[in-house]
Amino acid sequence: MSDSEKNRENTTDTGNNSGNGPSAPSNFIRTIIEEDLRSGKHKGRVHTRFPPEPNGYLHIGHAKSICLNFGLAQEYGGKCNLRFDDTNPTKEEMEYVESIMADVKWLGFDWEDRLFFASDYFGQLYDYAVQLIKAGKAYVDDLSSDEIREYRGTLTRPGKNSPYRDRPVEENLDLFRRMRDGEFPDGSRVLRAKIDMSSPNINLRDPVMYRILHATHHRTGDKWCIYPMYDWAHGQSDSIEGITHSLCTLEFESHRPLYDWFVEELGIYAPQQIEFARLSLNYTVMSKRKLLKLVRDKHVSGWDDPRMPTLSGLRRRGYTPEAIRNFSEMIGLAKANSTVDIAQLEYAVREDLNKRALRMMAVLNPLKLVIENYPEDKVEELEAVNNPEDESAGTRMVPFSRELYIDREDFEEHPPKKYFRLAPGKEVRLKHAYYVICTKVIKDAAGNITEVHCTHDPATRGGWSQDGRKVKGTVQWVSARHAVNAEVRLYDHLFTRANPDDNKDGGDFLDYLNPDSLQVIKEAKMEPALAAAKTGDLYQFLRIGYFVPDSADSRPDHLVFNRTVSLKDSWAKIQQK
RNA sequence: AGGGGUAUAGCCAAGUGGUAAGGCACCAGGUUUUGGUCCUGGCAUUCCUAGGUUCGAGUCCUAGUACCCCUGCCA
Repeated sequence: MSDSEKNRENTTDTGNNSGNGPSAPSNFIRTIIEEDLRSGKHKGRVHTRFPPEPNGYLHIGHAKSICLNFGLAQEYGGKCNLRFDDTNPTKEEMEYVESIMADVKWLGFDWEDRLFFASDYFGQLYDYAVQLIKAGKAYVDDLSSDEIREYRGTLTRPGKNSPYRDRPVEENLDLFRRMRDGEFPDGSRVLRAKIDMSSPNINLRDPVMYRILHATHHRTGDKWCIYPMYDWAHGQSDSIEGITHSLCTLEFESHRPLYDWFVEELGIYAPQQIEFARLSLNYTVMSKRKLLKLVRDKHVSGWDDPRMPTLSGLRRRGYTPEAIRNFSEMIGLAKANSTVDIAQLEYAVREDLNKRALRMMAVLNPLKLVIENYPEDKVEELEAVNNPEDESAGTRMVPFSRELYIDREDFEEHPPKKYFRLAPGKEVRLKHAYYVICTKVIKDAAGNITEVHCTHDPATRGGWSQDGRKVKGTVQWVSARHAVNAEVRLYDHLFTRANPDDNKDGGDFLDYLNPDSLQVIKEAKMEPALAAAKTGDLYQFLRIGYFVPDSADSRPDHLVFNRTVSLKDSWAKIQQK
């Protein structure tokens, strides 16, 4: 008691020894691992695994599991395997295997030489099955799938035994071998565990271990025509790999007694399964089935559409591995079903990008600004800081001239209260350049503002005044003559509802797709330095948000930027009041 | 007439009988050549409900309630 308290304190101190950083938050799995380490349960080993099925792309929910499994192994000096649960050849593809490996690597984790496939164990699993048959613990059933369902009973009524349940061992052995040898058509027979048809836990009512599937597997080809069910393959795969802590999501909790039964009957090493709640995020969907539908029905451009919660989508959007890892630590871990606010994810990426992104000036919605007292042919190169949060990022030169673009939102002919951007007679600072006072507004026949004129104060070069006078507003600008054009893609939540799965009023998640989730700006104006932008560069467009070149569509002669996330905007908040 | 889980603030989440951590969001101020960042302060007399045990209960006991998962030859 006092011993365990002391240990807890030590752990906390260790996690917090930087002095000011947040200590690694405790969670129930760390507690279990530490207890196991203390009691010597697995001889001090910590060996986890991340076991995806290659039937889709990884999403942010998987990232939580990846960070958990690899992170815990790292933290406790253990190992983490990458293992594909490829037991269903009808749904799995090599494309998914490759994307999953790329995503795990990108997230920053390394399985070293421990890349495994459940299909590596098909032979061993077959032998295990024979072992159970010989022990009278498994049998070949000729019932159809409909009949098996009927015989299974219901949640409140026990099932009844299959008429084939008591076949002699020799017959089972013969039939099972012939199943493997391809003598029977799909669906004609299965191998079932002989447990208890009246168990209150339905997973124990003689679960199917093998089904006949004359399908080509992406790794084993046509070698097999019987394939193990997940429930039969998973626990033994963990056992074979010597996994100490097998972490999975809540829905497998009631399957655990089955996994335990298998390893017990087989007499093999028993890993310890621990279940945790999967991640849900609001304003998006996380099920692979739904993500697949969005892709197949072209509601998005693909698995890597920047609006998708997939890792490939987030990567293309400009999210960093650091941000995602930090997010996953931030949200904690528990067994209660919960939905994390997407604002928390956005916070995580802003926090990372604030430290790293180079500040640049860009104008999304250009309005011409003419400086009347600045010579027509003069060009100045003004020095600009690349990142005020990181002195080592250095500075760059930005060209300044008589005709500039500013954002239309930064000018108001009739400014509301507390507006401190440009307005007639008002003075603002052009970032890194000069103070300017608005002198004139030019409109077209329809009354639209086409141009704003101003005068600059040459004594404020660099954006400082000698006389100590203050300006409230600072706006970014781009020299018209030097500007580079670019396409900009602004993203919003993919769904209009916090919970798109909420179909209480009869809707389908597709009914809540946000029609404005993508807004394209064809001709934004940017400072010349951005012409060299390439995939992987991280930018902050001053006062707008964080942006990255689109990895698929951006070219030197046609720049395309994705908005990762906007900057926080307290002015927008004030306006709403 | 089943089994397995979970309930702590608007959203996550610590807490393991000694008097409710932390983060996000929100609110109020300060700094600022980004209405960004940063800094300071505020934000649960109460932990699903009702009883009980105890000097002391979010933690223990009893009885309820709500929600999630399980009736694929999916994972």
